[in-house]
Amino acid sequence: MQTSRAIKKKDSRHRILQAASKRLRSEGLDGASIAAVMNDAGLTHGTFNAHFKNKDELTIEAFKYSLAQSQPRWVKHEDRSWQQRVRRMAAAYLNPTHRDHKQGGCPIAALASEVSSSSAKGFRQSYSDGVLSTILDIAEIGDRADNPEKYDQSVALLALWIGGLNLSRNVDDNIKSDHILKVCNQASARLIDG
Amino acid sequence: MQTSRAIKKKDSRHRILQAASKRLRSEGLDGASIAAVMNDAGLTHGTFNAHFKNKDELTIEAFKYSLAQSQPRWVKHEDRSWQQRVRRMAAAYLNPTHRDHKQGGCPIAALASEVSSSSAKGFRQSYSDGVLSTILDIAEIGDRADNPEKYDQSVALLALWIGGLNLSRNVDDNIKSDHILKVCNQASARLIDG
DNA sequence: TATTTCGTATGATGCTTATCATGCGAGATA
DNA sequence: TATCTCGCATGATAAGCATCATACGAAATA
Repeated sequence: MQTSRAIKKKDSRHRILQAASKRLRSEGLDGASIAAVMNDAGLTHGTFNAHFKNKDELTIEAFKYSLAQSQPRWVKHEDRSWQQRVRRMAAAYLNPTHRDHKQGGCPIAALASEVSSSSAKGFRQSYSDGVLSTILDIAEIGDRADNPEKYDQSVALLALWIGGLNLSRNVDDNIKSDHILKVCNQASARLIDG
Repeated sequence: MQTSRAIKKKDSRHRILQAASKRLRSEGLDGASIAAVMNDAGLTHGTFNAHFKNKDELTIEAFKYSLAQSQPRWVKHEDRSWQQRVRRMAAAYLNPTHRDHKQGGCPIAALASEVSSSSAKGFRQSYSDGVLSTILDIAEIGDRADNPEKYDQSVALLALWIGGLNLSRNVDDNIKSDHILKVCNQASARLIDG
């Protein structure tokens, strides 16, 4: 049985995680300050430590939360050939909408260059786990040994997608930015078809 | 004519830029604090504003500096076929040494996911310029119109390289990290040969 | 109804940050 | 040699940060 207090606390924790996962992606590891996140969640800053041990713990939880939330938007599971399926995933990922909504998008891309300099040790581990499981999800296998060729293709695809999405986000010219997405889509198709 | 004072100041500025470019790449936009950079340069923090207007200006200058410094290490200009040349560039970029020396490596990769959330407006512009000129350098052309096909191939290659390098930096397993580099190298070759 | 529990607010702490004001002392100039 | 210039050090300031101590008040419990 849940007391109304326990429900309230769970709800608060959920709002904190949601706010943190947005700020984490849109403003990066240092941008997501506790005061800002708590304010987004409709609480005051001092209450933070009642919900999370410290900021590192929040970062890890918010990353996992955002990965679980965003992956279903582009990791499709359809009854088509693997080639066709992955082509559709590339289109969903390398997309102007995804590019323009960093705060709701893929956290692997959003934090790609910040992880290695993070002081939060547990976060590096969580990110690494997220990358490896995402590769397996793209390949639709449980382990590399199940299909090394697909695994390797999936690695290259994820690299291309993350790089392409970030490049398109950082180019100050809409036409050129759109073009980057288009070209990376085509390159994905070429990698898939071999 | 240069007075010894002017020489001293230029030398100090140079040391500040060098220290800043290293910290910028290894610790990111927020990690490169003025106090730390000035200390690396052998100066005290208060003198900073005598050399740069503010931190944004330093960030922009340090980015340009690091791009000019690191590009020659992997943008090769050789008397071979474009395919062979680019294959060698991929090998120089997607490389364990490059992966393990972020502070001296490519700043485009090192800051890939931080640019879009940067508050320094001029920095976004400099980064964007750096990306576009790097694409042209890879293609060995002066403008996309000179060879649209090579330009597009270069876009995809740069995306793959940046994504692959960052993935390999963030995976907590040396064997898997090395494997990512190898696979992206092979994917580069496939993109080049068409 | 009386007492305890606990989710949250308020406010304080100490640390780090960027920026700026002042003064010194070695080099430049006359 | 006497004066001036200016690169740098010292130190202050205010803002932002994570973390923690205390207190309130509503829900839970007896």
